[in-house]
Amino acid sequence: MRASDKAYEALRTDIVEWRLRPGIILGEVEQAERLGVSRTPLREALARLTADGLAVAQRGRGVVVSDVSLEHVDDLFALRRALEVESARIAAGKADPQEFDSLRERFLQAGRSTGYKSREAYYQLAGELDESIDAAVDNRYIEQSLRSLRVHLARVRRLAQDDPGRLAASALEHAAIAGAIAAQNPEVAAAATQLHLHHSLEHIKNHAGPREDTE
Amino acid sequence: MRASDKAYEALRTDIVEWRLRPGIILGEVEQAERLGVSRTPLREALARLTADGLAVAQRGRGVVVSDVSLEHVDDLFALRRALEVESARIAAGKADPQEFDSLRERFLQAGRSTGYKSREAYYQLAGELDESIDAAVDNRYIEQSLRSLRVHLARVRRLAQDDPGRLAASALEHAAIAGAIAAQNPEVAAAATQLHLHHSLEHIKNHAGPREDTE
DNA sequence: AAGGACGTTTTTGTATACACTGGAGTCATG
DNA sequence: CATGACTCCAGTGTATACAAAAACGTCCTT
Repeated sequence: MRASDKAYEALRTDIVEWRLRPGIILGEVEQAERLGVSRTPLREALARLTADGLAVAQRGRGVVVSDVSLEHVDDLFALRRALEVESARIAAGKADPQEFDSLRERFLQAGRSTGYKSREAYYQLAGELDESIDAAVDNRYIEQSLRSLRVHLARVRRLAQDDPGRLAASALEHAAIAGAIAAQNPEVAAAATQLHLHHSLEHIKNHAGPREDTE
Repeated sequence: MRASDKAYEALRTDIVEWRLRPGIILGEVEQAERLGVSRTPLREALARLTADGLAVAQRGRGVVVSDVSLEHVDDLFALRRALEVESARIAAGKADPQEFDSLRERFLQAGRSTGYKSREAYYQLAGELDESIDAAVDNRYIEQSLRSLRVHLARVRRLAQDDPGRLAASALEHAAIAGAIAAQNPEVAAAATQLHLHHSLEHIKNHAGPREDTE
């Protein structure tokens, strides 16, 4: 793996997982030494982070980790609504019914087996639905915007703790989306997606606490 | 201005204006010498182009200008529909009526004064509407996605020659969008945007010819 | 003659040295 | 005591040298 890729992955993970907090100055020499690479590949990594919006370049002062807070969650979800509602609509017109019916079944099952350590498995299942929708939409431009969006979303998600109850409800909402796509009903798929996003946003805003300072 | 910025701007302009055609290999030493910068800032420029989607990194062969053709126009407009329809909806709920009423008047006037050299002026006016909508939406995430989208759009636009008739019709559609936002009617604004995008896409697909090879 | 392997050459990837800009601290002066 | 300018320094921005990897051509073998 190239050193620049390694530096990029490391920095992006550190930012998404809040080890590098918003406002932190990413000094070139400092980070290069920390990650064991030279300044050249590190600069490339910083450029990619800036392009992602995870960092912003300050003239002369280097780049700092971009700030993100609850005020931005509304904005983030506005973009998510635009992209995912349209994606669901398009997917409903082109997707393979069997694939999404299978996903629907798995979401229903995930909704029943609440609690335990099913959280990781649920996130993976949700990721699979995203991938299936992406594949059905088959649009490189939408996919690129969605990929950028999901990075920011992962960072924001850490602001809210999700409880088992929310996970079960979310599973049912996801099952509705998958079901509507399997039924090839664009408007229902769009509505189900919008509903899911609304509930998801409400949950984040109601269950958000200031992040604990211990890692 | 930094050398890396200079290289980025130059390369991006060359790609958007089809001086660097899809498939062209952007060799580092070659482009560095052509633009009068060293390889280091040029590599940063190439990284940004890749992040924009204007170029793709090919293993071992360096980066090549990404291809774009009529098959991609549908995809591009799908993303445009998702972003701009939602933007119009949001803007209609928050915008200053006077500002958009003024824009509406100017579009109506531009629609009457057809022909001549009004093409440049019209493009600038359309750009002003975009900026006003961006400012009203006030959403950094949507804005970033839109900015990326518009770069690709500018490249595709060169595929179709727009005639005065289309410009006049487009002006009326833009006036309708501005008017709906000024009236603070989200659904009408969304519908007007969707209609405009539909007509715009139809025009491109009907009036597209293979690009002439002379520059 | 065709296919594979090896060597050459070109190009990318990385490191480091140097220049230049922006900032902070301090000293002098009003 | 406050404010301004000057100096020093930290850190970015750029260039170049070096190393590694990959693609292409050639030669040998079957």
